[in-house]
Amino acid sequence: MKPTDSVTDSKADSDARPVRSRDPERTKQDILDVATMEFAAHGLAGGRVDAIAAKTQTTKRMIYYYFESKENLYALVLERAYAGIRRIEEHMDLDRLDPETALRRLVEFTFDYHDAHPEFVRLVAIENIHNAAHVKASRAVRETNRPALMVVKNLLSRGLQAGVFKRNLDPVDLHLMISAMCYYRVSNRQTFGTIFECDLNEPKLRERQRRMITDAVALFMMSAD
Amino acid sequence: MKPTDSVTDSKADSDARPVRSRDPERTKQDILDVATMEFAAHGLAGGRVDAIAAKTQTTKRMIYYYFESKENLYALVLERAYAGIRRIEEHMDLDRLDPETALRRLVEFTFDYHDAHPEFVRLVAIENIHNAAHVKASRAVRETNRPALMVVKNLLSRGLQAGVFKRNLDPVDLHLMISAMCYYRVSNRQTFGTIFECDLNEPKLRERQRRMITDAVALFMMSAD
Amino acid sequence: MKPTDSVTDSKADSDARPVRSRDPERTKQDILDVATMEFAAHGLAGGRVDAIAAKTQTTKRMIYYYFESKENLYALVLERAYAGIRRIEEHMDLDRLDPETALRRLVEFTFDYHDAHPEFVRLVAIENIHNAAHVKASRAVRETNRPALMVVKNLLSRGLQAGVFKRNLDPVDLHLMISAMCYYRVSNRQTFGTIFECDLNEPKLRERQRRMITDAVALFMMSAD
Amino acid sequence: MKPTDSVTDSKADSDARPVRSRDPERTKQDILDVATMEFAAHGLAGGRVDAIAAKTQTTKRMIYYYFESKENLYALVLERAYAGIRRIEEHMDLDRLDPETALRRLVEFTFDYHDAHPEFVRLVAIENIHNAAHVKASRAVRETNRPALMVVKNLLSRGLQAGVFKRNLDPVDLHLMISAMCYYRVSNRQTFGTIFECDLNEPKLRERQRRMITDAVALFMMSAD
DNA sequence: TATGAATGAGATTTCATTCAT
DNA sequence: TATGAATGAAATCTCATTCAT
Repeated sequence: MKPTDSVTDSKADSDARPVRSRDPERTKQDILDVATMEFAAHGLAGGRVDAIAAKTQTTKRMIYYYFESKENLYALVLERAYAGIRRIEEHMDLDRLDPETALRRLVEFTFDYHDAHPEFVRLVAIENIHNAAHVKASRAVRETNRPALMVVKNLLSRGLQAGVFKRNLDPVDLHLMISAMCYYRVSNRQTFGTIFECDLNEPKLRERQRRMITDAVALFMMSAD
Repeated sequence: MKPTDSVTDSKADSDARPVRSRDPERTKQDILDVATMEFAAHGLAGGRVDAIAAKTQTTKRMIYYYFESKENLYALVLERAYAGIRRIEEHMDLDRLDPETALRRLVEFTFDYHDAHPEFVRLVAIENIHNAAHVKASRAVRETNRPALMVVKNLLSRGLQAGVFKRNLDPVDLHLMISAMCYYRVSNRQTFGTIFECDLNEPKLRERQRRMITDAVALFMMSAD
Repeated sequence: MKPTDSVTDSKADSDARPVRSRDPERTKQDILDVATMEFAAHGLAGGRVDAIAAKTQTTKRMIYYYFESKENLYALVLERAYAGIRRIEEHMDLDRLDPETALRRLVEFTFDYHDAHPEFVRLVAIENIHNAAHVKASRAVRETNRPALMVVKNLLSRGLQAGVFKRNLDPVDLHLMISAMCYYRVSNRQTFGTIFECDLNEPKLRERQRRMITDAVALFMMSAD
Repeated sequence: MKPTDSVTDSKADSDARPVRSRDPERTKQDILDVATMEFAAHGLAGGRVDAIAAKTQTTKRMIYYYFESKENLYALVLERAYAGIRRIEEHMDLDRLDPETALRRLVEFTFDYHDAHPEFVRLVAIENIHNAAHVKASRAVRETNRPALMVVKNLLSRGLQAGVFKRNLDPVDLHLMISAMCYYRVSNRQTFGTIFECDLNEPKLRERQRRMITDAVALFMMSAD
């Protein structure tokens, strides 16, 4: 029932924003950026191609021109998101630190990355709703992430050899333990915060939990069964 | 685009099954059961009222008759899902156990419940994608869950008083630690399993991780800073 | 899973209000009263049987029991509305007044009745949108109203014979002139008031226009061509 | 743009006429034309988007593409209808005529416009059923119509100054008097005609009433209290 | 390479009405 | 006579995608 002054005014879906960026690569990145936020915000089914187009410097038609389908765009968004965390992970240089410090550093990095990138957490959650169909289909995602386990594996064997770590865990288990706690805080921030009436974003709480998680993991690795 | 894992998609547009159950309560429960699976499988936006009707002994019209809107149906599905875990949680009788055993029991219960109820985990994940809008709107959900924190709180103070627990944690933190690990295994089973090429459902792995999580939590509580 | 409190709650259209009035005539009148307001407020297409049921002391089923269909209910509402104005019109006793006074009285009565019964005005407007289909089909409405013209006709011939009225108008024309001005003020109150930023309901304006209309009609009848 | 009383309803569900006019402006106007007749014929609630599509060279989908919602389409139809009468009103050039002639011209124009545009009359009637909600929301409608009062106001003061008009009426009252009689004949043609068994459309009656209304207004203005 | 206009298919929701007792 | 439960049919609206240039 909006006022609508003149008769011929109409929105006509979204489309219509000339621009002509003349820089295909920039345009693609622009679309991927916007799509990342849209899908992270509303999921794959809930994300709107129209909404992405509206927030982009291009038109809806261009999205199809460059990405062919909504689902393909989503798949690329997901790939980029996974690439982000690994790119940084690679530069942690844990090898130069003693095992305990390295482990603590790894936990802290994991914590900080999830905390700083809720959109990554949401995309992973969304992908799981879709039974990881796109991860399964994307060799890129799988190959990007595999090395992460190597980091843990190397750290583990270094710590065991040095006698600092007392548990011969499967790297998968250690990785899961660390990821779980760092991920959950962000993925379930809304329901957890609402139900237990707390703001998991609050700096004090954040620090307290960062410490707790780091301590818990370190303690676990360094105590015998 | 729907994942549709192993769904026996019979007919597309539903509406065609006279039946006349004449048992409103059964009909409602039937709809809620089916809707739980549909929303858990595809999310709120991705879930189809048509699909729910098709798998129900009623018609699409009845869904609106009883539940008024897709979103309201989803909200009730969510309420029921939350009610499920708490109803069982209430009967754990941790008070009759010594603090360490009680803590271990609590972790194991949490682990088992999440493991046995992946649809609950998915619904919570979905609700977080929606920024907990329906949890925020539902006094029922909030009130159903609040007691869960009491369980943890009581256990904590009992353990501290007995000198068994060495850390004066905020109940929120302990609850988060336990939930995180039990939840993540299920919520991220698909991406985690695909990327690291393992099946988190496999009984051996399941047991190993159940043990690890229980030990980690118990150890953490029973060691001093 | 027993019926959890909040889960089973639902509105289920409207229906459901026991009552059992045990006075069919009263129930019918109740329904007609409520239906009058509903149809006057929203039109025939826009009026909701559900809404009528909700505001009545009966259920939706009773409406069909007594009136058979929405359209039939509307037709009876219309008949009653027309009966209302004529019932009063009959008791004006214009014959006992001199022609000018009688004419002024007739205009004032017409003005007051429309002013006091906007729902009647709205129902007539609605019926015209439907091309008077129900008036055409209802002998009752036609017969109820025909006498109104007689009143005007008698008044006219009396005035002419007395030499007070100078125009030998067709009664239809005089009736139309009077009705038009009294009706329009009410029928178009909303658009007219909005566009010209005035409140046709305001007592001062009301009185001024009542006077103007009465004067204009009287003047017209009492001046020669 | 004839009233189109009995519509030759062709097909029910529309959607089936590829066409591809490739002239958006023409398409929009086409839709607005057809929608004008549909809403005038059946009201906002009674008007069917399907019916509009069926009579248009486009599909139902295009209506939503250009107009976003049924209600918005209705609002634009209403705007256009109001714009129509004012566009002509502006070109009457009453200023070049002496006050009496100008007043008679104004009444005659108003009479003729309503007579020629029953769909406009019906739309205004419908809008009043909706409590002028769309007029209130549309600045365009309000601004299109405001000048109409100026025409009356200027004429009034010119007539008074010249000593031709003897009554210092509020322009609103004069405007109402004229509009009322011209509008009612058309708005209530169906009920009035049915009840009093006359055809207000018949040329003779039409002329007689046109004359009567013009005379009555002129007489009223030119006689002293 | 680029794009404004268009659209098929199907989604949710509404509403008068009837069933079964 | 009376009624709670159910429903068919059709309405409005949405959305990813393609056409035509």
